[in-house]
Amino acid sequence: MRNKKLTRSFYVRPTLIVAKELLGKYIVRKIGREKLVGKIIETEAYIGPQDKASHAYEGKVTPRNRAEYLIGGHIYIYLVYGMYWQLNITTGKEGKPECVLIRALELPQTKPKNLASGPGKLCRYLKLNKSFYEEDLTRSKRIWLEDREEKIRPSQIVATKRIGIDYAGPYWSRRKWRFLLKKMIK
DNA sequence: GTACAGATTGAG
DNA sequence: TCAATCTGTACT
Repeated sequence: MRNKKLTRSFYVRPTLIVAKELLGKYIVRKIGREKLVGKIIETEAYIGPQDKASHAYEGKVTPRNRAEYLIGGHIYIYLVYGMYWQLNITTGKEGKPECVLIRALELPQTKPKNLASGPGKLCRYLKLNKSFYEEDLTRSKRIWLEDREEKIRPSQIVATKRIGIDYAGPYWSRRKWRFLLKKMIK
């Protein structure tokens, strides 16, 4: 199997497309000589400034969210609830505040289950923190994404409403911009 | 200096 | 379903 590192052209596309195509891709985190790998099985799209659930709603820029405006392929990471990191990958062109939240990973069978089964947990597992703010996934030596050429059929992708954003009102909270990969039957 | 949000989690 | 939990952010 050939492992291809995802390049800039993958990320610089419409956010909803990238969010769907990230499913089944592998995230690789290198810590010293150890390598942590997980398959992306759940994502969520945030499309500011029109998206009320986005931190960049109405084109707002703060020191916290400025990474969201970077060209696709960068990491936008921030803290929620004072304790959980959220890993986002920017998409689209420079100046477009769009990104994809990585919500869950599937780990190799050698690892305990549910170790990365939520946005906060996967960051804890991958040891991600503020030092990854604005990290470039196409250049970084410690974290990147790989295409292992696993075929994902459209029928395997489930779209549901996004989580935890009811404050954004019914219109935005009902957008089906959360994408999950159905469990493969082995 | 201080109020407060908050894209969660885990227990029930 | 629901509340505990705490630090960075964005105000005064």
